[in-house]
Parts: sequence; structure tokens; C-alpha cells
Amino acid sequence: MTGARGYHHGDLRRALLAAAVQVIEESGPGALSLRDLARRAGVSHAAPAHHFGDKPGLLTALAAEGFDLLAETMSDAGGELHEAGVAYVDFAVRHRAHFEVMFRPDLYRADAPEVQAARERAGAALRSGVAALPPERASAGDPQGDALAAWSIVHGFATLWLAGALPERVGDDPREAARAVIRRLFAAR
Amino acid sequence: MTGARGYHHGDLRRALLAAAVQVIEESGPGALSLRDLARRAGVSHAAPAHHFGDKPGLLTALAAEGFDLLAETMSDAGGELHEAGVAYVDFAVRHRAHFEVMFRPDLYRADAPEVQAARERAGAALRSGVAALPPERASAGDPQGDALAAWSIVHGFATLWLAGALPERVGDDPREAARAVIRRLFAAR
DNA sequence: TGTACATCAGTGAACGCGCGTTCACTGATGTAC
DNA sequence: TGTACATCAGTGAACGCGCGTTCACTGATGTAC
Repeated sequence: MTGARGYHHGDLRRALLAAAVQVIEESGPGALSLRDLARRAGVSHAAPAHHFGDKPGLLTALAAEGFDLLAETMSDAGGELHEAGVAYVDFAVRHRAHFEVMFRPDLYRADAPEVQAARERAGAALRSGVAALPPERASAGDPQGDALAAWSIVHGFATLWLAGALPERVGDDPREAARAVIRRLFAAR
Repeated sequence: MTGARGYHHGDLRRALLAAAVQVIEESGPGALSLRDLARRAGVSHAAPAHHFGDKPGLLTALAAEGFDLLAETMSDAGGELHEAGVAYVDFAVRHRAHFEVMFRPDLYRADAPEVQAARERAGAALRSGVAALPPERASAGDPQGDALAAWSIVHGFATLWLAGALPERVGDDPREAARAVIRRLFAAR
């Protein structure tokens, strides 16, 4: 089943998504073309349409996969908000292609049910981290404000990191640098 | 000089930049083509090359203009960090096209001197806001950490706002919502 | 005030390219009997 | 165990399109004398 050869590819869908990730990491989502992906997967140029219809279709699949992966990564962080935040940044850096697509809703069909569901799972992971904050670190009665602040700070850090906008001084370990920034937001008061 | 007609456009450079802003706001930077901009400016398709050479050249000019405008906006906020942060978000929302390009360095020549200089001015505005923080709101001895946290949180908030990723509950006034988030970061402790 | 000339902004025809889309097709696989 | 048939993944030729780039050009403007 996996790795099959010949007329039928075996797992063209996965191969196309993997090729898309590679292209996006190299040159951004703007450089994506279905013909190019087909070429990279060693398949005729019309084959991708069989699986995804069109480019937004493919990116919708990529975004859904991304939100799923993000939700999983954050949940695995142990229910602690600081760690979930570090996991968020780590996800963005390690899955930069997914991350870039996920937050550019003009590129895909953000209202697709599989995207909505996966996005909701990621949101739940964030909220559960906020709920686990010890009282002296939370804003009394404003968990939504805490969630928005936490999301903003990790999202901003990740985005700036990926854009190469941060000064060298920040270092080359995104997890460590992110941890310091998050700690700053949730210092006890 | 301005508004001239006939063979010579008068201010084609400005007209092309304005058209680019419009296209980016409508469809993102990926949709940009020099031929389309020429069409919108009512000029032959080869004219843009006279002013910008190529697409990255045009976007370099746009990015430089953006960083300049951002530096100006933040400086005008009165030297107070909270207000500079609000101004940052406000800039992103009001000049969304500039903002989107500025932080996608693969689209333009980020090492162009006019970009570097304008970016440095914006950075200075941020640092001066941090320097003006009252001691009970700052991290003793870590102004760079404060600056990074502040930048991350406003950048993240702005980005999420522009991506339409925030829940409705946040409201429709980005300045007000941003202020609450920034206050959360710099609460006295 | 007039003339000659240099400079420069914008023109328009031509080119080659990669793209998405369509469509009749063919090869492989699975299933019914 | 064998045959017939349905289904589905992938093919390959063809199309029209918008793009960037090149290049000899022309119209407008400014300046020297």
C-alpha cells in the first residue's frame, strides 16, 4: 500500500502535501503551482486535481492538518500554559509551511468543516492552559483576556521569528527565547 | 506637477504605489503584477519598469514607506509605551498592505538601505517607549526583554486581527482591544 | 525671445513561458458470480 | 479457479491566458546660448 510503484502512485495525496510543504518552505505559498507539485511527485500535471480539485483545496487540507498538529502539540505540553505557549512557537518553527498557510485564510477555504473542527481543538488546548493558571498569575475574572494576551504574544513572537525580524541578540533557540517572553507576561503580581 | 495629464503621467511612481496598496488590500501581495498596476494607473504595461525595475523593487519602496510611516506613528504617540503599542496595532489595521509586505522579507529586498534606515527608526521608537516605562512596570535590568515582549504582543495581536482569526467577542475596535492586551503585559507588580 | 539639443518618461509590438482547465483515454484494482 | 465487469487513479494532448522582459520608438520637458 505505501510505497507502491507503477501506474497507481500509492499515496499521491500525501506526496502532494509533502511536496507543497517543501515548496512553501523554500519559496512561500505564492510560489505554489499544482503543475509543479505534480512534477515533484513524479506524476502527470493533471493528477493533483483528482485529489484536491484546485490549489485552495490543497491548502485547505494543509491548514486542517496544521491545526490538528498544533492542537496535538499543545495538548501534549501537559496542560500548563507556559509549556503550551512554548509548544505553539515550536510548532510554528518546525512546521513553518503549515503555520504560514493556517493564518492566511485568503489562501484556502477557512470555513471547511475539517478546518473549523481542528481549529476548535487548538483553541480548546489554549483555554485549558489558561484555566490551569495559578490565581496569582491570572487576571481575576478575565480568562478570555488572558487567553487573548497569551495567544497574541506567542503568535507575535513566532511570526517575527519566522520573518527573520528579530535581532541576533535573541539567540538561535526559539523555545528558550519564547519561554522568557511568556514568563514576562505571566509573572506573579 | 501633480495631476498632470497627457504623455507624461505626472506622478506615476506614487500612482503605482497607491494601486499596489489597493491590490494588496483586495487580494494580497501574491495577486500583484506590474502589468495590472500599469493598467490601473492608465499607463502602458512597460512603464512600471521605468520606476521600480521589477516587482521586488516596487515592494521594497512600499516596505520602506511602511517602516517610515510606522516609526512616525509610534513617535507621535507621545513616548509612552502603551500608546506606542496601540499606535502599532492601529498602523497595521489602517495600512494593512504596507504591514503585510513589511514582514514578508521574501517579497522585497530587505537589505536595501532605505528599508534598513526606516526599520531602525521604528525600532528606536519602540526602545524609547520601553525606556520611559515607570520602574514598577518594567523588568529591572532587562529593557531588551521588555521590548521583545511588547513587540511580540502587539505584533501578534495585529496579525491575528488582520487574519480574522480572533473571536467576535473581541469586538470591532482594534485600538481598544489592543490597549487591554498591552495593559495585561505591563501591569504593575 | 527664439532656436537647438539633450534628457527622460512612457509606448507598443513581439517573444517565450508556465499556468489552470478540459477531456477522451488507459491501466490497475477490486468484486460478483 | 476463472471470467466479466465496474470503479477509480492517473495520462497526455490541447486550449487560451496573463505574465515578465526586451527594444526601437516617440512625445514632452528642461536647459544652454
